[in-house]
Amino acid sequence: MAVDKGYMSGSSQMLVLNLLNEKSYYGYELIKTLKLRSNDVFDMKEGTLYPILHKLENEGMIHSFNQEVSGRTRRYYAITDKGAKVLAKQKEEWLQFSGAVNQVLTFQGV
Amino acid sequence: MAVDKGYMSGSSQMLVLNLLNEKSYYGYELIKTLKLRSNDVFDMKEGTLYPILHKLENEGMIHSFNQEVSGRTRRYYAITDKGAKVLAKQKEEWLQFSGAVNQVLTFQGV
DNA sequence: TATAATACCTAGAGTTACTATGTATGTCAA
DNA sequence: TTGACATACATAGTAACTCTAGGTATTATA
Repeated sequence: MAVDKGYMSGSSQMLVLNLLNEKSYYGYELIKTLKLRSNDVFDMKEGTLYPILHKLENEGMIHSFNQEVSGRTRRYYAITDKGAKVLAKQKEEWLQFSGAVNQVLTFQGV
Repeated sequence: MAVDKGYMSGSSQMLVLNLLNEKSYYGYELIKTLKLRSNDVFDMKEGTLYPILHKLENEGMIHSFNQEVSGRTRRYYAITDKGAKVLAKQKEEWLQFSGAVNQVLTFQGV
């Protein structure tokens, strides 16, 4: 992680769900895509991602299926309706939170 | 907290330091000011704030002094040069992190 | 005078991300 | 063909952080 890991807290789930909202991804692909799209700011570890995926699946936010690709079995994850709804809410919360931080940081005068 | 506590992680220190970069505050005042300036998005608990203040003081980022105000002793905290430098760095990291999140969230096409 | 607000503090629980480690397969260069 | 690296999934244990819950005490207000 290029930034302090503390910042990641709470956002990881949202970022994963957001990618899965586009299309199905397998775990390793999620990590690579996050890194690419964030210009190397995010470098999520496998020890972080897989527990998140399992938790999201347990909660019915995503579902998974195996697929054979060039002789290798990959486990793909796809978002559910419930997951899409939760994602929308998390995005709202993120905007509210980041807006509040910026408001405190840039506060001038009374 | 109006937003999920996960989001707060890592930002609390920065927010506290940022307020102390303006003037000296006492603990209770920091909580009230954060709440006010964030339009109630932040409602930091005392069990969160005081450990942060003690940690920051241990690390030499802030220093404290008692002051008698209307018959009541308040403990004020002031930022140090070291604290100001760390704050500047944390703000940079925040911008990088929040920018990366927004980049992932608003990504369109390849 | 009772209640709320102010003001400080700590212990313990829960959540989350990380490091470290294990397993196994595919690809590519020497 | 063999060794190194990337790919791919997974778990256990650690560290960091915030919260809840509790304690103590003073001041303001109804």
